[in-house]
Amino acid sequence: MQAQVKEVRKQMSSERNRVTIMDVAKEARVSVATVSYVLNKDPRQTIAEETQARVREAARKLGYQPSALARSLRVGKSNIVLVVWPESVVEGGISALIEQLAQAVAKIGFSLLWQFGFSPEQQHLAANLAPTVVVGLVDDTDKATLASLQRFHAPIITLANYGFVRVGPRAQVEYLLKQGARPIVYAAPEKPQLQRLSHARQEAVRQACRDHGLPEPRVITVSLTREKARHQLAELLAVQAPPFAVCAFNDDVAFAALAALSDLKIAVPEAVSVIGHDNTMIAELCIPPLTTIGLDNFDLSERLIASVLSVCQGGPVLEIGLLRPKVIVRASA
Amino acid sequence: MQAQVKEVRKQMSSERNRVTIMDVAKEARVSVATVSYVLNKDPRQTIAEETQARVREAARKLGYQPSALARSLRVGKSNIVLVVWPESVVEGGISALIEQLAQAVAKIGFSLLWQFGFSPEQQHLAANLAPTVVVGLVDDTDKATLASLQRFHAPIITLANYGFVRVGPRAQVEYLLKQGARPIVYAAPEKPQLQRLSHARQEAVRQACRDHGLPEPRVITVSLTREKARHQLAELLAVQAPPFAVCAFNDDVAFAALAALSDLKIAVPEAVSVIGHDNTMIAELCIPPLTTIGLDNFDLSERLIASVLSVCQGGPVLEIGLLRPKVIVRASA
DNA sequence: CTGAAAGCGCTTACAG
DNA sequence: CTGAAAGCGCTTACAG
Repeated sequence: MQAQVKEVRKQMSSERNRVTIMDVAKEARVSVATVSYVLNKDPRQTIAEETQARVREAARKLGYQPSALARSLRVGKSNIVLVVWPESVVEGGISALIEQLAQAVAKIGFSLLWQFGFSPEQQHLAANLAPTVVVGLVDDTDKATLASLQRFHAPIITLANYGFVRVGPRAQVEYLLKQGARPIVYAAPEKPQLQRLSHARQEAVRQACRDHGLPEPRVITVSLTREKARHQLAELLAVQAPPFAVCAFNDDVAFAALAALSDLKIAVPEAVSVIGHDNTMIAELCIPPLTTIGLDNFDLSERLIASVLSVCQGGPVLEIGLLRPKVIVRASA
Repeated sequence: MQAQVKEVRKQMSSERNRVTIMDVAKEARVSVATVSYVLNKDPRQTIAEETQARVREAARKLGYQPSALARSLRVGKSNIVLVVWPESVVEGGISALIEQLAQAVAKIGFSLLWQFGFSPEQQHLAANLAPTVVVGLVDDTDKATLASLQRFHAPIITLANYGFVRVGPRAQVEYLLKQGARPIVYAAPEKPQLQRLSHARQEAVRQACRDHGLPEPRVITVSLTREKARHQLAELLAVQAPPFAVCAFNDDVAFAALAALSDLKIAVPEAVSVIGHDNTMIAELCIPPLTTIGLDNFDLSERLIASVLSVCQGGPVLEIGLLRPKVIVRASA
């Protein structure tokens, strides 16, 4: 009777007819345990070749797909790699990382869960999926997020302690200095989500200036819109006579500055030099080509991925190592 | 004895001390059912105010976080929105969509799972997480993926049937035609992952040319590297004398073409006109500013999100509606 | 070599 | 108004 009701319900909601391990067991005329053993290739069991074949055939025939949910619940963790990206804005170097990480993780049978943004309410959602490892794309300066990450019941890989924010801006300043001691202007982005990171880089620029006996850098915001950027640069030029150097938050901001300076007929780098950060595709293609900082993103991705794979396979969290900034010299500075 | 072993194991692996609903029940001195009822605000139950307070206090005190895994297993589906992005390359318009979707979905307590790439082996992984809805960022031309998507036991939202690939290229050709009947060259990207989409757009360009009685368009590949792009454009110029028009796969490719033409001292748009596709930030900032196609990406995101929210809350899949391409006229064509 | 059974942490009809 | 119990689909010690 009970069973009958259930049968009826099954037929009503068409999606309910999921093939379970029990169906396979019944079809292959073995126990569910045996099915689990052969499908998972449990090395501690020795199952007759003939039985194995029968199980596999049944699974294939029924189109059996094990439930990741049930498996994870039983085992205590899921085959999920959770990536937390609090800035919640996909820009610059992150794009390449996304692609590479996705491929690597899929190869070992794990799923990639991205958490963009990290408000308190969002934090526990993904955490409750019991990820095997969480990758926090977070640097030293975001203490709050770093602290939250500690609450996950999983190994954590972060970008802290590798000089992620500090090392690039310093390289910008030192290159600029080497080219001649112009006043330095830090160009910040407009996007609200980037402000925290920008402030950290700005602080690093300020510190580098101080270390080299340079005056306090002026700070402006440069929008990624041509007209706005032009106004912003024009305002700057009203209070800061060339020659000076623009030290940009990233290549996008530098690109906007370049466009504005072109509109204002200011010669780059003769009157104003511009240096970017990230060495994205834009840097090479803009006019004039942009001098910028490459953070060895490829290396970073590789090491990050190596660490993720290590943890997924039961190993330790690997050290990323200090990031080595490289100045990519082109025409703009 | 059994229990003792378990206790020991608990202490050994520090992560094991997860607070469960049973702990909360014990602390609040009620049954687990009651805990579930008050924490989920089950409207069919009327629990004494005083009991509720006790339960909530216990949950707070113990830092209880319900297991999404167990909940999903029991209920039959998880609070996961799965986004399948087979091209596996984050470019152009997708970035904004990522951010907006993430915020909207988090707001209703769901998690966003991204699946970049969609090889057969990758397909079932995420599917087994029993997502509530799967968003396939897939257009009409990718029949294979579209078919695979049907196998998910969940409502599916795709980009098929909205003219996603067809409508943009046609607008490019028609604008170019309006500016004067120059020969048209289709500029394809180099990235392997973009080839399928590029072929679809190329085909749409060809079809549009045919419909308007224009000759078959020539096709070249343009790399996102300055030197390569220069060589590629130089080769083109050897066989195709200006004036002609470059109809680019997207703004990135157009940007590279612009850089190459600048190096080759070819006047844009006098000798060669260039039109992009996507209206990304680059278009407005390059030199000369790029004429391009805006696909109303914001609208698209909004409608996609509305549809996702609808399904998550038990409603139907919403129609996205035909995409309206807009020509954003700037200086390059 | 194979199977019966416990249990992962929840939700929800059902009984009281 | 509250609780005991079944069951979601697995894995894995344990017994045979």
